[in-house]
Amino acid sequence: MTSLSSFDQKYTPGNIESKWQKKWSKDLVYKVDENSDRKKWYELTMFPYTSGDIHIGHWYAMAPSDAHARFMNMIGFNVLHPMGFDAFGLPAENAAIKGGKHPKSYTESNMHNMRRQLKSMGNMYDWDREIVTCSPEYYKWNQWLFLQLYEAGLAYRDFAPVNWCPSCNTSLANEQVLDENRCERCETIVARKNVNQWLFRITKYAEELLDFSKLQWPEKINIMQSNWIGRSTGVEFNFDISEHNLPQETLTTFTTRIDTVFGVTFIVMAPEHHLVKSLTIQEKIEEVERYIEHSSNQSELERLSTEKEKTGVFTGSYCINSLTGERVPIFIGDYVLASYGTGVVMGVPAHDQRDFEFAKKYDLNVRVVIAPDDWEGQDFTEAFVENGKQVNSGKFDGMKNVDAMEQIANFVEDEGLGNKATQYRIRDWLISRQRYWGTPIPIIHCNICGTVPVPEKDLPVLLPDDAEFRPTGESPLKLKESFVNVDCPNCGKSASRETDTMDTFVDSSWYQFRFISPNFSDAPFDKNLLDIWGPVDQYTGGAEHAVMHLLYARFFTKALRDIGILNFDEPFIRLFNQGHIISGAHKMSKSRGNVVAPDEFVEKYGADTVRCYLMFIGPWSQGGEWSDDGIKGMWRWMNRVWNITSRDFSKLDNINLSDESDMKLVRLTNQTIKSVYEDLKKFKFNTSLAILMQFTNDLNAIWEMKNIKRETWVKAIESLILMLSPLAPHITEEMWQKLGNNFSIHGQKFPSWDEDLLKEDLITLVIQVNGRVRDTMEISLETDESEINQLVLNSTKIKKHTDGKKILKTIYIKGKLINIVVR
RNA sequence: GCCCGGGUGGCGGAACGGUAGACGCGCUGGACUUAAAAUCCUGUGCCCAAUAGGGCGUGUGGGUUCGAUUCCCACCCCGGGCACCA
Repeated sequence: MTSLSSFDQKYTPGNIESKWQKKWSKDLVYKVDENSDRKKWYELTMFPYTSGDIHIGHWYAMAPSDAHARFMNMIGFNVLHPMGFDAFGLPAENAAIKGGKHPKSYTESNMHNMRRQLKSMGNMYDWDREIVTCSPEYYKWNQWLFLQLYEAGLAYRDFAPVNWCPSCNTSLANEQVLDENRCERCETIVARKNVNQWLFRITKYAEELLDFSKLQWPEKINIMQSNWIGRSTGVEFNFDISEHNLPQETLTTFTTRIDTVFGVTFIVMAPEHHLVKSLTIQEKIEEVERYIEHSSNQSELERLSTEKEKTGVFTGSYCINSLTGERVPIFIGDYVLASYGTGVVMGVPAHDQRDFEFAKKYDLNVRVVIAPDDWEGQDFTEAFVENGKQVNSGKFDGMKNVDAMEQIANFVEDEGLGNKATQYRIRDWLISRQRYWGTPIPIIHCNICGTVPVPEKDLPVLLPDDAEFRPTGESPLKLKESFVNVDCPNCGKSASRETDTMDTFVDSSWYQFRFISPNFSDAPFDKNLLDIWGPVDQYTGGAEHAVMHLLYARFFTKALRDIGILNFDEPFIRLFNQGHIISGAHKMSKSRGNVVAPDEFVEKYGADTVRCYLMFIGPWSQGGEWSDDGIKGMWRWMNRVWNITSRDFSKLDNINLSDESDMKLVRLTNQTIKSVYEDLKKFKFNTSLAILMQFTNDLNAIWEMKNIKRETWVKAIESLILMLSPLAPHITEEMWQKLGNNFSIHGQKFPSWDEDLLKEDLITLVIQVNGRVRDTMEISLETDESEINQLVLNSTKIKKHTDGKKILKTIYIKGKLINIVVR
């Protein structure tokens, strides 16, 4: 314990922070030890897109997760907490088209700046592990993994109508189309377009993706994913169309309400259904074709109008409901989607609101088959969709519809009229992008051999550097003959290369595994190391990725497991979603002019203050509002911590020692350590900091008394610094050294506490009369209840409220409170 | 419309069913200073009161309980997600 008068100087974060950052880097303080015998902890933050700037939102995502990772390290885990860049994607290419800057150099200079900014945060990243998704070393494995999926039948090509963003000039996956059919990137309204597309068969995993039992994720995300996958169980029921002499004798519908099958009065097919033409009678052809034309030409805006009328056209044909023997008219209508279920629905107007509206418009029969409790045979004014009793349903009459549901389904199966079935809303993941700045899909199209995978030895298929970027939005790869023209690896004849590139979400579906062996050149990851580190123990990031990145990464993990290249089921065991940082009650945006630039504040107050302020604003999960005034409070506290640590501790020697005060400080230190430990573990940074602030306030008061042992004081101060070190790594490193300890504080253990030293010998007993606080009293925990009763009833403050009243009962909660009920 | 969150001082926010408002911002007053800034000390939910004290208070209305910000029911408002999915 050295004398500290020598560092009684001002806190200058600028010097301190750059000094320690250099030292940490030089001494490899954050180098991950792969041979440690400590338990592993892989904590990952969603890596940033190379937009060019680390803004306050990035800080808000990364500073707290770094603090948590550091904390896990301090409590004994061997921590992997890497960082890299999501470096492919459209903005770089758009910059190329606009400004003539190549996407590669654009991205590289952005990364250069972002790396500098990230380093200024002082995070525990091991930069030797950095991964950059646009580097050939990375995307080679994207291509390799694509080929594995292709071989396993999980990647396929299809010609189908897809979401097309006219502004981005590319197709999009369903997940990437937002509310009101807007593009996830640019919010332009997407169109439908028929294109040849590559897809990943995520639907094969629909059922398994609904199983969240191995995950500790926020319920909200699980619900969002469940909704997106959209499982519904029901029956595929066949209507007889044998009278039309077509190759198939039945028309299959999907319904979740087989209990209403006796109420079918019409059938509606999607306009795109392949049987529409053959089922349309001569006289109706013109009208039907006009309708098909109309619905395909409808603008997206029209289709979106909320109260859109249900429309359709009669095909002139009928089918037979084999359960009733009835002939039922077949319509086409655009409220039926070709892509869901069988593309055909049975119309039950009495029990489905859409069918009801359709029936009213086209004057179709409404037959009640589920009766409401008080129903007396009157007509419905809207569909009745609740539960009731079966009527007009043959031998099922009188049953509760929920019971009849199962029985009719069984009956249908027994009679060979259909089968129970499960449908999912989720579609296969469309990964083709008609753009340059992404991973080339490693496929060659040969006129003779067809679709030929690029042989593994030829990977990576490199993006040509000298592509031409035209403002027309055409893919530069299409125009690049030296890229397109290639010999077929199979027959050697001239063939053409696939020019689509992959969705950048492919890159981020497995990057978490690449971090485990970022420079491994034999495979996407070193399996031995993956066995040690995988999967990610704690993932943190925004909830906006619920049905995109997070779902894709789960799919990838399961697919790679089945292919046999990894052996667990989920990529991210625990997930924490941080909230958003806002400014002036609004989301930050350049157009609003309310963007907070972290660099500015780092320069003014230092990274430690910015980190801690962000963590102090409120619960991390809820986000919070940035305040230029608020951060001043954190700056003041940081200085108070500096000052209290910088004092000359020898002033505590040879003075009037009070054992009681000393014991109080011991207790306070122990209590503080326990509380901070528990809060940090749970990401409750705001309350951790509040407790530490309270601790420094108390320490300041204690210092004034100077009646404690020097060693007790030093223990308290060192505990303070250690507890603060994951949150504010620089100032605490400086303090640690100034206190005479060895480099580095970031190799130290989190201070421990002794349960026996937590207990207060006196507690404040709250005294209530009729549930209202009237007095308090310092008592020993050992005082027995009858004695307390005496004390309480003798209190003058209490007497005021009990005199002349009858005491009905007293409730005593040990060590806390006593409540006297009077009347 | 359906499914999640969330409504607490002037503000950000704390509170295992047990003293509501910890901690911080802002503001009062004071110290230091020629002065300002910075820093330190003091007070700070609202109303009445000089103080003591009393009353009222966690979106609204009910309920359970000795006791409710916390649990239950109904409703209102805000944020997010989904929305012709048969």
